[in-house]
Amino acid sequence: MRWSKAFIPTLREAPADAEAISHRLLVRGGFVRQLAAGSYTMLPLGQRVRLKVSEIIRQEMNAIGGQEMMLPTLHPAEIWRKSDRYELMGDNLFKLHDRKGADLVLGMTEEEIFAILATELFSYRDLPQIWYQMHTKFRDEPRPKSGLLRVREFTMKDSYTLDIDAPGLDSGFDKHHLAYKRIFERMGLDAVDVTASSGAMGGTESVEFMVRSNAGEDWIATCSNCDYRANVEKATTALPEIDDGEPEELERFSTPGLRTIRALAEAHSDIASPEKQIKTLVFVLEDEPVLVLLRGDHDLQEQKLLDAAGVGDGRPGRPEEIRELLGADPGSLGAVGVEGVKVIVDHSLKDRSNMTTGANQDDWHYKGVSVERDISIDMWADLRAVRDGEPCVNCGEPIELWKGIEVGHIFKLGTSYSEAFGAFVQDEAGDNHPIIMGSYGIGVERGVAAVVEANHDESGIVWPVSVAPYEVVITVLRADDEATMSAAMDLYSDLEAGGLEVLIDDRVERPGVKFADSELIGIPYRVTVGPRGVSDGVFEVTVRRGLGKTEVPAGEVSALLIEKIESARSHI
RNA sequence: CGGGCUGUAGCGCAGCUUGGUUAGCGCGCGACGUUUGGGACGUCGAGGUCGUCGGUUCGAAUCCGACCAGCCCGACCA
Repeated sequence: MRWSKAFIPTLREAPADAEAISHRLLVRGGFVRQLAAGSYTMLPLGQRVRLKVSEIIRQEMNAIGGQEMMLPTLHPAEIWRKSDRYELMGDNLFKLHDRKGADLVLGMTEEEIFAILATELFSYRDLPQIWYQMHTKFRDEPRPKSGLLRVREFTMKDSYTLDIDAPGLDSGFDKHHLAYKRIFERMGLDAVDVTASSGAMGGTESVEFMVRSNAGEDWIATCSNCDYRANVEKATTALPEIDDGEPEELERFSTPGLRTIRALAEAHSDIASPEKQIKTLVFVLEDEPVLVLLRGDHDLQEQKLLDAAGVGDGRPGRPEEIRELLGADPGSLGAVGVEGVKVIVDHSLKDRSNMTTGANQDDWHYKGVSVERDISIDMWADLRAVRDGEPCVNCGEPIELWKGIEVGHIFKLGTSYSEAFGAFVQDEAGDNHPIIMGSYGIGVERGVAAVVEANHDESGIVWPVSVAPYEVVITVLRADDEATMSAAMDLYSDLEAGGLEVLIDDRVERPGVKFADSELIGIPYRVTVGPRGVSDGVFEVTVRRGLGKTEVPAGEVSALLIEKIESARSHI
């Protein structure tokens, strides 16, 4: 491709509202343009990268036996009501009406439609199946942000495994796990697989693939020593045991004006240090108020609460709700003697005694609380948010918390969708079983952005060869000089004949502009062809990663680059 | 949805407090000339419903109101 004919609108300055590095570089490099919040055009360079990422995904999905399809994105709302996700997905689901007034939705993932297709499977002999598509998904994000990282319209590769039994599901899941590792590795991403919450997708088990980045929105806990790693929505740590001494009598005591853990701890340091207190939170889980109990010095991890309670939606109770429920204001709450309200308690309170907690009367607390003796507990659960540096549950070494971008997520779904849509198959004995599904997603454009987050320097993007929009750029320093241009075109022909993807910068521009642009758009290899080099018979080859330069005899350049790029391709 | 901020040329910004006639600057863009191994220089030029609607006023980019859009921080996801 001749740069002079290409649409590569590079910008010297990034738009003021672009913050994430990938956002700034993709806009400046002329890869994408924003149309509206969370809605992006892929310009020619961006589209080339996107297609390369898609192709890597496609190859790896096909390699595990995936069959590609394409499903509609416009769905009758009925289908989503049938799976109960019409309500569950809430405002994230784009909802619209057709001219007849019928309710429609734009798909945000497609478990429902694949389950409907699966009703055409009748026998265990038809299983397993791996089905996938790469298609546009719509999510009415409350807050699109960070360029391509969080948008309202994007391409997702979504695949689904269909099996007769749990071992089959495990096998399909494991295949995807490995395929995903290969996909991200080929894209040049160091993606860490972590155990995660399944959230609104439902199901039993899920693994996320996280790329370390400050632009990420998830916190991941990894052990500094062993291979323990988990999303903070799932992560646990080992806590030292606390010796509470002999259990004493439950006793109310006056605590005028003390409304916070800290204030109580300071006023009664002998009995109420934070780890000796019970923190009582009121949460409303799908309209049902519950009490959530944690150690005073611990914080709630909300997703853990939702998962433990098996609900999709929850919020902190409002002050008036809390007063009505318990008769006191936040700061004086407790679960001692509370009946008729579900009480969910964090594991860290197990076997604890001589604790302090609110008495459900303003300005009064209890001391001498033995958790199991004095509180009517409905459920024990892991509810607390882990903190950086706490001991790993496996080996005791400190864990590290870091931010990551979720580039892929795989779920063991189970049978809820097949049951909802009647996808049953018969086993050998002739008995009917709901098909067991797994669901597996990769956000294509987010993957592109993640590659940039992980591969850039001060000058711009540093694409891995596998996803680079072009593999080589020929920078012609004097495109208006006939001899120089002619030598450059000869090289261009040789490289193209060698099967490389080449961009030739034939613009009549100053050298500095061309160097800067080629670095900004991140082409892995650059050959500089100028009058000096042409007369000396030597071209300069620059490797984008590190910007190391070598002088290469003109006649050897094409062979050298073909060898380097073919080798890079075969390594992935 | 709660909190904060911003809308003036393709990009980055000034002008608004204290209303006044042709709305400015840098980059970018077009023409010509000189230049050409790291974002050149000169001359000339094109490009703006000042987010939208309404109000106040003799007069609004500027004051007031509503709305819209975008960004950032929090609760959600590939």
